[in-house]
Amino acid sequence: MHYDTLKSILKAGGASLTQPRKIIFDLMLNQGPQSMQVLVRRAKDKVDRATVYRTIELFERLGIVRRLNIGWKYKIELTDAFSGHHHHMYCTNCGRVFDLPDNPMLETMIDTVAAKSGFSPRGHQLEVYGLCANCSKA
Amino acid sequence: MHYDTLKSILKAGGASLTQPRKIIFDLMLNQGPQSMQVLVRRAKDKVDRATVYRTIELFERLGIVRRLNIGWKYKIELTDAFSGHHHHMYCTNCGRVFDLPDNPMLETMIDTVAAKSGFSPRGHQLEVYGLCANCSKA
DNA sequence: GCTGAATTTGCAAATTTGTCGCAATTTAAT
DNA sequence: ATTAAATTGCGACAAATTTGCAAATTCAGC
Ligand SMILES: [Mn+2]
Ligand SMILES: [Mn+2]
Ligand SMILES: [Zn+2]
Ligand SMILES: [Zn+2]
Repeated sequence: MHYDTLKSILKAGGASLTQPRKIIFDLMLNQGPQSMQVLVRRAKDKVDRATVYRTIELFERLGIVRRLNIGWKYKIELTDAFSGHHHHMYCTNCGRVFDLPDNPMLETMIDTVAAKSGFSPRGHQLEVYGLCANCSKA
Repeated sequence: MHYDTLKSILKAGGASLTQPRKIIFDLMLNQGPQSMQVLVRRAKDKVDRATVYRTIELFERLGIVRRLNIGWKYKIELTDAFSGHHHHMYCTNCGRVFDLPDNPMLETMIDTVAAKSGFSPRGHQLEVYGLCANCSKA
């Protein structure tokens, strides 16, 4: 189970795998990007609002979760440690979010371009906007 | 002046170029990414808070403004129509945001990868995280 | 330039979102 | 089991965002 990975990341960050953290993690596993509002609402009655925020803040700091700039409010999903590295395609027509399969060529080029400006890239995030295959037809 | 472009975009969207909208636009021209909080604060005494939000919402819908997923809260800046197409590098150490010069090779590759999944790309957004040249040395 | 319909704004109130301190609980190590 | 440290839930709070609506602005047609 992913709890092992989760636990080791937490431990490495000097934090422990607690019940609320397990619950929040479960609420993200096998879910696409979701907004904080939704997450907080889904955690209601199980985990306190403040704890959800504190947990996501911790998760983000430890790289367990990442924020996406999709839709009007930001959304979150688990990082590459729990789902392979990928980017997103957001259909501006139907609003659905699709995963863009990883492309090694693209990855290296992004790093190269960043390095060209003297930057030491650690990671990146790419979102493509447009029409999904379905909406393109109409 | 950019007001012409602005006005035509607004007109095309069935909206008009009003005083408050001019003011808010001016507050973004030649500015890097800024948070809503900052924008609202800077607009204070000139444009009402509610109007700033309504305007930015409109601006985003019409593609005059775009949101960036940088820092803990999202930031906004004018779109390519008012500043050349570019991406961003965010230094996780000093928090500064740098513009990543446009790279045609990269641009086409992004479109290609997206198209490979049957998607019709209209635009995209890329943010690189890492250490800026300065912080890399230390 | 006026006029009127439609759009947009400011204002004030309400709601939602996010934060904070702290006592009670849970966790991890002995 | 005992204990110290970390974490949680619970208000209460502060900040951010939304909403309804009357007044003001915009703009097209005269
Ligand atoms: Mn995804
Ligand atoms: Mn920029
Ligand atoms: Zn679609
Ligand atoms: Zn730096």
